[in-house]
Formats: sequence, structure tokens, C-alpha cells
Amino acid sequence: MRRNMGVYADLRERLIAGYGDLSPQLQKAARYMLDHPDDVALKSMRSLARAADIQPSAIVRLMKTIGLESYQDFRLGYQNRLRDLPASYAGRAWQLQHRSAGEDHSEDALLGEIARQETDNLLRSFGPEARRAMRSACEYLEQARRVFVVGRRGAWPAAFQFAYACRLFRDDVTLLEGVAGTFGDELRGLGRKDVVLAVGFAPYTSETVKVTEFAAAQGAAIIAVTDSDVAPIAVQAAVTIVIADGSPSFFQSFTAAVSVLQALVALLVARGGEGALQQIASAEEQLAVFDTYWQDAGIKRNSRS
Amino acid sequence: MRRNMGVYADLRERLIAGYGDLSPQLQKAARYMLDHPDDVALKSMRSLARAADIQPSAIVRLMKTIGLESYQDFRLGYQNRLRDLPASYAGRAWQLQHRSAGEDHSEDALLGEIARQETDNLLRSFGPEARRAMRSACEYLEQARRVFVVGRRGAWPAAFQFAYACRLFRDDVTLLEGVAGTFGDELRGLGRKDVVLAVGFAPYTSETVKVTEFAAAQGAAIIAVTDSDVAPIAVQAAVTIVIADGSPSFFQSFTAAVSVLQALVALLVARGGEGALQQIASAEEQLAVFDTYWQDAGIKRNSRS
DNA sequence: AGTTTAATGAAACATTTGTTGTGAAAATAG
DNA sequence: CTATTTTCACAACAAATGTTTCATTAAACT
Repeated sequence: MRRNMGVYADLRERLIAGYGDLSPQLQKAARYMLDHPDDVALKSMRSLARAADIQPSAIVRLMKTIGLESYQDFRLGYQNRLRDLPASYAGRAWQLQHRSAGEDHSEDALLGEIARQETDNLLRSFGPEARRAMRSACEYLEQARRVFVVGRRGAWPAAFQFAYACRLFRDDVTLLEGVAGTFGDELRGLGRKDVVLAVGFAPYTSETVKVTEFAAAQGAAIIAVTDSDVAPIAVQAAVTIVIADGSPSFFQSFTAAVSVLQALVALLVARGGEGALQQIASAEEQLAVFDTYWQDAGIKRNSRS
Repeated sequence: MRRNMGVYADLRERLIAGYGDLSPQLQKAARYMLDHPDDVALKSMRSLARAADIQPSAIVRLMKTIGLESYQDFRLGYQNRLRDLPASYAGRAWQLQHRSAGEDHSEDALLGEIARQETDNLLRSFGPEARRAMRSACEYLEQARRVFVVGRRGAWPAAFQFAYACRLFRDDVTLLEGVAGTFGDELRGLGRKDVVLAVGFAPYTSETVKVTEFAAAQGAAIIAVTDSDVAPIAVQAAVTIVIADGSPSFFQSFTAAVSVLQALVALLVARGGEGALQQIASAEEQLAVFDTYWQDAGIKRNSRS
């Protein structure tokens, strides 16, 4: 049991240690195997290659370069790991509250409880009512002249995430940032055809509340992403998406909010069809121009020893 | 995941239920499979037959007598039990349960698929390896002189969320914002006793990669929150927390990253004990001074439309 | 530049895989 | 006992598997 874990860890270690010296294709292979250990154990070499988008031969070559006789040996290590795993992980998450073995119990229990709560939040937040609200929100967003997104403090990540993703395929989305005390300035000209998407959870920041009040006064449609149908930012909203934010710690969880807003973007893109996809493609090109992303100059391939 | 366990349990149930009426050879087969579920998942049919000392054909016949099309279906159920990844079965079933009757089906299917993927990502990202990494990361964070948090573009929300929560109970956490092109300036004076927490997923922003390279050169400990053990920002890291970011749309999902970083904060607070709680309490008081939060002056009771 | 070296994709290889037939053996019934 | 059905081992099959080979491409070196 311990021994098997050791074999697996050793194999993994070999992949990581040698990674830098591998050829691009072999890196791709190694990387997929590191990221999907279960696939190694359960799939065949060929279907693994298919999943990793490489040639079967690349796997064999990888095995030899990290000093193994055959792929089968390698897979055996991964299979044994799976055998010794406490149980299915899914099952484990469920029963984690009751069972425990070895190591520090209290911390692992806390993490288990968090994981449980988070999945719970997710499932709740993707319930039928929320879905209906999301679809409704989509329609407002599509027909909006401009979209303003607001979220302060804890809700900021979710708001940012939404605006960031949206701007990849439409240019009429504004995130209220409020740098240097300019908050609210971006709202100038807000009108009847505009949409304000407000994200906020208790305790609600006064800024966000004010924005919704202002938006309502201007006749703009409000989409509220919040924790209650009667949240102050929801009372005047056209659409309210209620998110579960339960957490074992005293800090509320914004995970589900991020997830739902991501999903909202996905919905918008799906509806946008071909046009949206092209926009995204050109956005990517533009980013390449700015040299935004790191080019794999081959994770420094050390001079061969 | 619930459903997934259900598939396995169902198959097992079929074997047991039909057991009495089976022919001796088929009983032998069924018995072996009941006693060695792992073998079913990992071995081939032929080697399973060899291990059980029966003919391969007996297995096929057993499948048909318990009402299955093929052995491969059967094995799939067993494999999914072992897998971290709750399989397509689970997803389908979950969708069936939660579908809102009628309405547009394709959009609902998309949302269902997203929800499934997200919970999946969460469970993976709270797996045993990740938990170990999180605990290890905690120790580095606790002993750090200063903590620098970096995350650009898509990873920004997660980085922000972490830094924001941390600042509620410690004042030595700096988020690299890089307003007005000042990115990197905040790192001045980075040294051996400091910790850099870098969040980033493929495609990795060059800024984040550069920060980790700089940090490594300065001898600071790096905590990488990323999608692979061999991500460019992970290669020099002291701790790597691997997050699942699978998504049905082509945007990767940052949900799990946000969640894990939230959990990391919870862990830190749990370890910090009473002291941390007091810090938080005083932070809240301070916020009240600035009138940050909306005071419930009696939810304006509009005539509900 | 040209030459050597390494890396890659695709085809070919011998096994092994899951599955289906067939006829001998065993069990059951008349 | 024979007749009939069920059970089973074994051979046969196409499809898929793990591995090797080889020509072609890309990189490194002089």
C-alpha cells in the first residue's frame, strides 16, 4: 500500500524531473499524464495518446527516455495507486465527515467540509430557478445598448471575471472600477436601453446599492447576482440570479458566483454563434501582438548531459 | 457522483440477485468479480478470466444473462467508481434529475454540462494531492516575512480574492496590481524570507512567468496555483497546487481556483486561531468607520411589480 | 552555405483484446 | 435407456493494443 504509492510517486517524479530535457512532443505527453493520472491507469495507450493529442509512439519514446522498459510497467504503477486509493474520490468526499484515518484530522476535515459545501453551493446555484433567471438575463444582455458591471470587495472577482470574458467578444461592456475615487463616473450617460449587472452579497457595499438605485432611477434594467431575492440590490432588478454562498468558515463563498457568471458568458457566446467566435479569435490575435502570453521557448531544455 | 456510485451498485446488485440461478461457471465468474472489483476495472477481460480461472466466454455470457449488452459497459461502471472523474453517466443522470421540464433544451443541456464540469473540477481540485499541497503552502505562508500575490487576466479574480481575504487578518500581503504600467515595482526588496503566490493557467501570461523567475532568482519561495505540475510557473515552485480547469466552453474555468484559494485562507485562519479572529473583528470595525457597507434602513418597500 | 543530428508522423508488426460460433460433454427429462 | 436441453471449452474472428521501423522534417552545428 505504502510501497505502491511510492512507485507512483517515483514515476511522477521522473516525469517532472526530466520534463525540462524532453522534446516538445514528449513534454506534451508527460504533461497530460501528470495532469490525468486516472487516464493512464484506465485507458489504453492508444486512447491515451488520442486524448493527449499525440502519437502512440511518443508515449513509448517517453518511457524509454525516463528510463523505463515499457509503457506497461509504467501503467502498472498508476493502476496500483488507484487500487490503494481509499475509495472512489467521489464517495470519499461524501463520507469524509464520518471517516478519517491517519494524518492531521482536523485540517483535512475542514478541507473536506469546504469541498462539500462548495459543490453543494454549485448545485444549488445551477438549480432550475437560477437557470431560468440566467436565460432571462441573457436576453437583457443581448439587447442592451451598453452593459455596466459592478461588484465591490468580495464580489469584485466575480464582476471582473464576467466583464473580462465578455470583452473578448463585445466591446460595449464596462466594468466599474472606481480607481482613485472615480467610482460612478463611468455611469455617466446611463439610460433606458442600458443594462447594469450588479454582483453583491451580504453585507452589501453601499456603493453597489447606490449604483442599482441610480440605475433604477435612470430606467436601466438591472440584473442582480446576489444571495437573496430581497437583497437591496435585487429589489428593483429586472432579473435576480440567486446564488448560494454557504461556507464553513465565516467568510462567505464567492465560488458559485464566479461559476454562474462564467456560465452566463458561455450562454451568451453560444447564442452569439459564429460572430462571437470570430470576435474571440481576433481578440486572441490582438493579445499575441501585445506579447501578452508566454511563448513556450521549450521550458529551458538544459544542455543534454 | 451520487449517480455514478449508483451505477456500480446497480451492477453489483444484478450480480447478486441473479447469482442463485446462474450455472456453476457463471457463478464462479460472478463471485470473482464481486470479490475483486478493482480487477474488473483495471484488467482486461481475458486476464480477468485467467485470474478467476474461467473461460473468457463465460464472462460475456454472464453479461448477457444479467441483462447487459457488453462487458465493456460493465467495466465502465467499475472504472468510473475508481475514477476521480465522475463519468458521463453521472452527468446524464444529473441532467435528467434537474432538467426543468419543457423549455429550451439545448441551452439547459449546456448549463447542465457546465454544472457537472464545475463540480467535477472542484472535487478534483480538492483531491488528496492538492490537500497535501495546500497544507504545505500554509506553512510557507505562515513563516513568510511578506507575501506577494500575482495573477493576471483570467487568474486575476482568484489572486485578488486571496489577497483581499488575507488582508483581513494580516497586513503583510501585497497584491501585484501593476496599475499604469508599474507592474513589478511592488516586488522591490523581495528576498529569501518572502513568499510569492502565483496563480496562472495556460496560456500563461508572460508577466506572471517573469515574476516567478525573478522570485526564484531572489531566493524567495514560490507557491504555484496552476493547472499542471510542469507549468512554467510551477517548475521552480516550492509548492504546486494543481487545479482542474476543465470547461465545456473554450474558456477555461477559474471556479476551482477561486475555491481552493478561499479554502487556503480558511486554513490559515484556522491555524492562526484566536489572534486571526481578533484581527478580522477589528478590520470589520474599521470598515464600519468608512461606511463601506449598506445599512439596512428598512428595505425600501416598493410596491412590488 | 552544407552536414550531421535529433525529433516527428505514419505505417507495419506481432499480440492481445472482446466477442461469436461450434461441437463435445453434462445435466435433465421422458 | 434415449432424447433433449443446457453448459462449457476451444477455436476463430475482426478490432484494438503495445511496440518497432523507417522515411521525412526540423534543429543544431561547422
